[in-house]
Amino acid sequence: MPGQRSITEAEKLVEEKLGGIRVRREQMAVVANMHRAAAAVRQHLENSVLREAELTWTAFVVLWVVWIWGASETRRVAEEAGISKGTLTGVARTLQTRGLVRRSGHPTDGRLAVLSLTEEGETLMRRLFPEFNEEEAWVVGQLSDEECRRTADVLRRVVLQVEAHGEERRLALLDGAAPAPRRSGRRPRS
Amino acid sequence: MPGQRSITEAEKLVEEKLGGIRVRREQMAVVANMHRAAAAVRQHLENSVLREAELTWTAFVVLWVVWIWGASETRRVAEEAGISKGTLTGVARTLQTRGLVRRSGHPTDGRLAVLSLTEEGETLMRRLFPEFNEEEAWVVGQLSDEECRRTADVLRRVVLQVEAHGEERRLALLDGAAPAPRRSGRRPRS
DNA sequence: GGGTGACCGTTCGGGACCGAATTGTACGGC
DNA sequence: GCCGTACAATTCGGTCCCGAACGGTCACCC
Repeated sequence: MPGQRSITEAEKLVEEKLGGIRVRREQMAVVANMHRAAAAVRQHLENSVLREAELTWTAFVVLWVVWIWGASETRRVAEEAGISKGTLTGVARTLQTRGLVRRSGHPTDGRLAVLSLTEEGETLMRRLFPEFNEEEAWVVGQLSDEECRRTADVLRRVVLQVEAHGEERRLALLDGAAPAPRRSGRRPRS
Repeated sequence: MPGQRSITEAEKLVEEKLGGIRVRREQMAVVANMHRAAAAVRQHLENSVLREAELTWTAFVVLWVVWIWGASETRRVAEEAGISKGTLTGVARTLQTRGLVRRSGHPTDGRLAVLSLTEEGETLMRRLFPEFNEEEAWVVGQLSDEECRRTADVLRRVVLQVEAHGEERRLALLDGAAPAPRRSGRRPRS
């Protein structure tokens, strides 16, 4: 995806299209670039460091979470990894069959399941993470440490905004109307 | 996904885990936050503005590209939208059956296919984009215009780095070895 | 002890997504 | 005209991903 330059070009075209309606250029550019960058980085890492280990991005993130935080309830892992519980079930199963992760029931609370790394998983992460981190450093290689800090901070504020007020905002936008059903997914039994 | 705070915490845990090996903290934080932010924003928009229009994020991006750039070859649309040609085929078909997009063959080159908006698609975008843009502005509402500009610029440089030198970098990392096959996807006929 | 919620993980429907294989058109050289 | 290469879009296998529905467990109350 080139057309990086195109974002500025696009703004003009949008304004033409809308005939005078104000476009929030800067805001549009941040959001667009955020997604381009995230996708590019993810793809690069999947096709380099993660490929040799036969891991997808998500699988790696899950491993990483369990590695860093130690044995954790699946609910927490999903939250921390930024995926839904349902997705985690599948990913965890894959990792389990590959012998990288262990799934055990909680001793006292029968509802909970706990994930932890196997010895093999531990070894893999010890080897893989430095490579991964090295590559993270490479993709942002054009930025100074200070720029990294500032950018990380800015992005954090975006996340906070959405997480803290997103729900409320969505309700306000609906203005009492029933939320439209999702287009895909399991249908009501009715 | 909370645990925003956890990123800084995580850095310490990582260093413990690795026992002295240097971790590029700032770089790690940028990459992590980039993905968190992108996911959060995407989800918010899919569950608010896009939901009422029954569009997924990708479908909207494709519409947007065709809207702004006018009738375009599918190849260019895919590139501009940041998805593979294969994915576009499916998304375009969906949009076509919903009457928002038209697919026509190229007049002189029979290999090409061209996408353009229908009248209905045009109308939809004229109504939808301002709402979308408003919401983009909201998610980055905690940032000043200047911060938006700076961040957009920084992110653009990340994209450029990966796009300009990613291929080369991946080859260098392989160091002559055959690239591991992708884990999923169509198998060789053999 | 029999509700009755609240909460957890899993199942499952449907779309998104990549990328190799495939199919089809164009165009050069002969 | 015919072949081979180049390049277009589509097909398709396999995974990811969300979120509603589901089934199991817990905790609290009567």
